[in-house]
Amino acid sequence: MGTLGELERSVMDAIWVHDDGLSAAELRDVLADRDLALTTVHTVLTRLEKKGFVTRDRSIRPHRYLAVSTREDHVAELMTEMLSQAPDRQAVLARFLGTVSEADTKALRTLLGRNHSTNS
Amino acid sequence: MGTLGELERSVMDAIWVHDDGLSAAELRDVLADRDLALTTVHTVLTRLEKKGFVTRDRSIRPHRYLAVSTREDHVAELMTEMLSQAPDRQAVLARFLGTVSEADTKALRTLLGRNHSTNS
DNA sequence: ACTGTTTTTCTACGTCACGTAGAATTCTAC
DNA sequence: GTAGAATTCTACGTGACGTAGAAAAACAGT
Repeated sequence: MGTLGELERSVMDAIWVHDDGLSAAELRDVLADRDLALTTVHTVLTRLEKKGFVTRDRSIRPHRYLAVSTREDHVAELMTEMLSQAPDRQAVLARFLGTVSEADTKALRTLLGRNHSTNS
Repeated sequence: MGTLGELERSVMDAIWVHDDGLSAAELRDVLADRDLALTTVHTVLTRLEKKGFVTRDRSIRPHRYLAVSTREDHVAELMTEMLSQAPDRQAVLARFLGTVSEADTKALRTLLGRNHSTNS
């Protein structure tokens, strides 16, 4: 229930960059390379709203669309979702660390270092 | 290009469990709860082969289907793929660690501890 | 309040992936 | 070489998604 299509992803990318929200028309302009009809953008936004990825401010006239969660949270959630697909989580994490860059492992070490005691 | 449908995932799960490979008929039996026609299983297997998830041994008569990579490798790859969707990888990793279980962070610490120097 | 314009919603169609499987073809063992 | 088993070919239904026109609703100005 958390899949995004090609255009949907592009729209989310645009919304994620503009933290203060966008109108449908502004979005169409941001995605000008696609040359989309305004109604197309509306349809996609409505679907993204139904999927829970965006909210819209209906109090102002050109409705403004806002991301429900940050891209980072979204991606982190996806990663957790993927991880849960395998019974042997540790084995997956091992493979994961094997493919990830040095910078990433370094970041992980730092992050883990700061957090030895209570979780949540 | 790495998406799996519902049935495709079930088939892969079965194949991943049976490390020595399976025939289409055996697979149909493993997935007996679905009550699938044998040809259905064949179709799915052919598609999975085309997608690069399974290989088949054509030298023996009931062809045997084998997973190309382990489930762990697959999931790890998915995680990396997800991670790459965000520009700020560190931020994602931070959120990721926040949602993951204590056991997982512990495993990560251990795995990272052993590997301080060169990352092959 | 009426009308033209802007904004939003409704409805719809094409395509593609996937679940599903019958029909046709190819193998193999007698 | 023929029957039964196995594989491949072909196809249809469905649902998601890209796409957008038509209809409806809201608004602004007079």
